[in-house]
Amino acid sequence: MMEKSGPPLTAPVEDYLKTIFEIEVADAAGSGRREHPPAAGTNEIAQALGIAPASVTGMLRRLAEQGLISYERYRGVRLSDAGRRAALRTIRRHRVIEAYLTSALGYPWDRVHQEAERLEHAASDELIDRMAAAIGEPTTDPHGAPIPTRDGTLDARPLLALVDVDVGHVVRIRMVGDRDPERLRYLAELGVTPGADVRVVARAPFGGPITLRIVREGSEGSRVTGRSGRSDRESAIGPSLAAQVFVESRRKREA
Amino acid sequence: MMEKSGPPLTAPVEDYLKTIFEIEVADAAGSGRREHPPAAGTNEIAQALGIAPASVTGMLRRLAEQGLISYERYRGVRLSDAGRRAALRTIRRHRVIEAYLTSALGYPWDRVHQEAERLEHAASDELIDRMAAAIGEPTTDPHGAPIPTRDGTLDARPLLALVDVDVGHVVRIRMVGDRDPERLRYLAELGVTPGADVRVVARAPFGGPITLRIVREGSEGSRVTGRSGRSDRESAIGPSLAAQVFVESRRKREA
DNA sequence: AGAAAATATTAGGCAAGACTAAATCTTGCC
DNA sequence: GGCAAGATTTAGTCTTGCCTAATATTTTCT
Ligand SMILES: [Mn+2]
Ligand SMILES: [Mn+2]
Ligand SMILES: [Mn+2]
Ligand SMILES: [Mn+2]
Repeated sequence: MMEKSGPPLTAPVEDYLKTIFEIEVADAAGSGRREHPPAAGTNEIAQALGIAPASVTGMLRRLAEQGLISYERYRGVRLSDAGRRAALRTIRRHRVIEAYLTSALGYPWDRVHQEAERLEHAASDELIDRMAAAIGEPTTDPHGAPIPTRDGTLDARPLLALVDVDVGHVVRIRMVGDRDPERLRYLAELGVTPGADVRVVARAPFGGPITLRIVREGSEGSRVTGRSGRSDRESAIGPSLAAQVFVESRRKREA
Repeated sequence: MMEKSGPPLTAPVEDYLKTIFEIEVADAAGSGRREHPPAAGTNEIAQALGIAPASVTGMLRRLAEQGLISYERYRGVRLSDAGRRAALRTIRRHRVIEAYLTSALGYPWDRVHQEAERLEHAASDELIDRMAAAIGEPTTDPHGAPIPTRDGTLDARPLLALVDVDVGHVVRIRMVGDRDPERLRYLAELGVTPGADVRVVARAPFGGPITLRIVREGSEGSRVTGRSGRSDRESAIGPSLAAQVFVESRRKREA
């Protein structure tokens, strides 16, 4: 067996697989424990990629033909093993590139994502490995997302959305969504960056703001604003933003 | 006026423009001084890109519609100003990437070309500028080819093919063709790398070999083989190889 | 259950790029 | 000056990806 590669995947195909993988991961995390493995829907994929649902249907047929997904009309899709491998490979590239751009070239963390979105399809495996080696084999990207290993293992530690943390708890920021540059600049401004510890000081009801205090500065992003040592300030963020910030519980302590 | 960019060019379009530019340069150099500006032929382009001539015709029509070339059926093409600007931009990207990969990531000079061939279409201007800055704004790529400036100026110093150097002359290696990895490895092996000085010791008639002595080591490529201090060795190379090695005359001295 | 809403697919097009086979220009040469 | 060789273009297809409009299926809600 061991049918390695076949023809190289096109950039759109890699982006589809990556997107499907990310939807599967998000669904699995959302539904507590996974039921049957979650399936990604056509609309979900279309929205994530910014293209029309009808276009997705066409691509899904092709992906199924190539054995990268399993596809049942009207039922959504699931990555095959080959598809998952390909997705993880692209995700590794993306994240290594992001890490390299910030570490080695001084790129601000709010602009690496769009750059990586294109480079991930053009860089060879050798280049990715050299980049990773040059910056000390990082295990996460600048936004805290784990980098898959060369052989396709992804650290899937379960994280908690900041919006779900109870008042009084101190948590460590682990990961923030990297899609929106403005959001990233704002979070860096607040000091909400991977590695920082924050205490949830208050939480207003009915979708109101969450008040945080930075207990310890993070690493990434502080370079972005140049500011530091303002760790004693409180800030309030809305729940939709807090839903995109993922944390690790440090000590269970009831509110 | 000042109609800046328009829609971004596709990777194939960038490669066509680059190829046409390189053909025009080679033709101009070949014909001593330029007559009327030289025109690139369909077959030439097809061969350089490794695609069928019929496919080239179709693309040339599209490039002409976009104002990137002037095209008269059966008569060959010439870059427009817009086309030349685009070509130089791509060439700058290509060469900066090659230089960065060797300087910053330890890439061997025989493998940077293929990597740059893909990355040149995916890197942003900002990334190219950061790369160039990170390695000290190099003026040539690892193979000695001049890097166009940000504003599209290219150092067009006339070079001489090593095959045309008379016996007895000492010349400095300036540039070698970068397409063939094997050839590059072989040249590095011989010490024929940019910056090296070589004396043409002998030249056999009827397309026979050219005997060289390395008078002074070059910089690039010596790292490739790790070897050095063997500058006292003579080597003989064939005329077709010597036609791909370009040099600068150091002192005019009759043979 | 049955209709409305949400999801998803089909139908029909288009543009970019590439190919092969079959014309058609241009040129060099006798 | 004409003709064969070489260069180039045309004709006719394909595949990939994407779009809109129309249709079909599934889910949800009364
Ligand atoms: Mn991408
Ligand atoms: Mn990221
Ligand atoms: Mn290229
Ligand atoms: Mn080069």
